[in-house]
Amino acid sequence: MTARRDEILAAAAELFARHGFHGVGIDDIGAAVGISGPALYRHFSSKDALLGEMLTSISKDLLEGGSARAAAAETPAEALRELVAFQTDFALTHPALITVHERDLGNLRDADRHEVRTLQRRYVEVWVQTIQAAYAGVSEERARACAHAVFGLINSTPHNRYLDKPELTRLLHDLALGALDAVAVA
Amino acid sequence: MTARRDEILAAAAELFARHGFHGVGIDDIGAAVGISGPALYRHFSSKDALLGEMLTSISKDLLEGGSARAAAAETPAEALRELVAFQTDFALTHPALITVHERDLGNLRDADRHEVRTLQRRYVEVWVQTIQAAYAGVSEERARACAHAVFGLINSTPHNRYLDKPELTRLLHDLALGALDAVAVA
DNA sequence: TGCCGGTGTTAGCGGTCGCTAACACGGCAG
DNA sequence: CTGCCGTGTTAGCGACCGCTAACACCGGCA
Repeated sequence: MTARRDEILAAAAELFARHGFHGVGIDDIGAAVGISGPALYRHFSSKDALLGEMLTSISKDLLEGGSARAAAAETPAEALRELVAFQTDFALTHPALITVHERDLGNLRDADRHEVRTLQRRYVEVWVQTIQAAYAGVSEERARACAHAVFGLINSTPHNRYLDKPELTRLLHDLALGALDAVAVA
Repeated sequence: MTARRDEILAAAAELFARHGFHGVGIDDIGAAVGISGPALYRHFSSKDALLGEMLTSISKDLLEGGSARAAAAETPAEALRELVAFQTDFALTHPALITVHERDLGNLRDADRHEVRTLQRRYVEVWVQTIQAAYAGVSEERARACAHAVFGLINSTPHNRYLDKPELTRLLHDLALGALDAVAVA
């Protein structure tokens, strides 16, 4: 049953986001889905493998979704708006995954970390190329730094619970595009 | 000797930033400063106390520094630029502390966490009031959301190692102020 | 000189953690 | 009906971790 796996992954993401990978025990994860401790090993080969699957799957989703949205746009400016909208929507929909994604990357096994890093790099590359296409004359390094800064801005969502979802979506959208516009001018 | 304490705090910050609080052992921290394991207890009463001191001290530094810089400015717009510059400089100077600050807050003892949260709230309040003074008509909730988003933008520094320090400082400055300007217009 | 406080060492305790072993039980196929 | 596979249980092992105990060394001071 794949539903159980997904349920476990979701529960584990919440716990990892709150206490960190090493701060959560096998028994905690089991209890969160109503089973107890070692039953998890019927679905995942190890705790490390669970984290690995969580992070590779979210990295794939980001890369695929971002690539698709950017490719479907008709102008570079529109592509950039689409990327911002996509990242914002993703961060608002999966705040726990976003948190774990940037926090516990260092706790992955070497093979998993390498794969996640590669996927991340490719996702950033989509942003870099879109930024350079939208704003002529921006160096690759600058575009990359801008991309990381905008990720930070949008991924602040988990700490941002003062506005409701549509308002926050709109606000992050405006902030992100405003930041990028300001740099293009300079 | 207080120099040893500071040395330990700095080494522990680097380790916590890389592996998370629970991913670092007492022996690891000791080894990083050339002593071994339990000698730490000559300087700190517990591992929890070490983290507590680390996070309360950084929270105090942020609050005091930010308040001073904002108060010394002559106009709200200048105060906001000062806050952005201060946060940028802090994040670039102490990337490990920034990382631990937002990642391991949940691993503090209740009393420490309460104190850190209070200091953080007051620091955010400085930003909120400055934003509202600089841009008339922005609601408190919106200003707070903007502040958190700008923190995320600036604190992306640890993932941002493609530009040298002065360039990155300038870039983050422009991005942050551009983001805020865009929201004021809307 | 002799003591003493500050700082370091190693040995080891109690608890926790990831994981395995051994077993139980229900649903479905032959 | 029987046997098996998927999924759950509890008991417990071995390793690790935070921390304490007991002891050692050194520098300054009566």
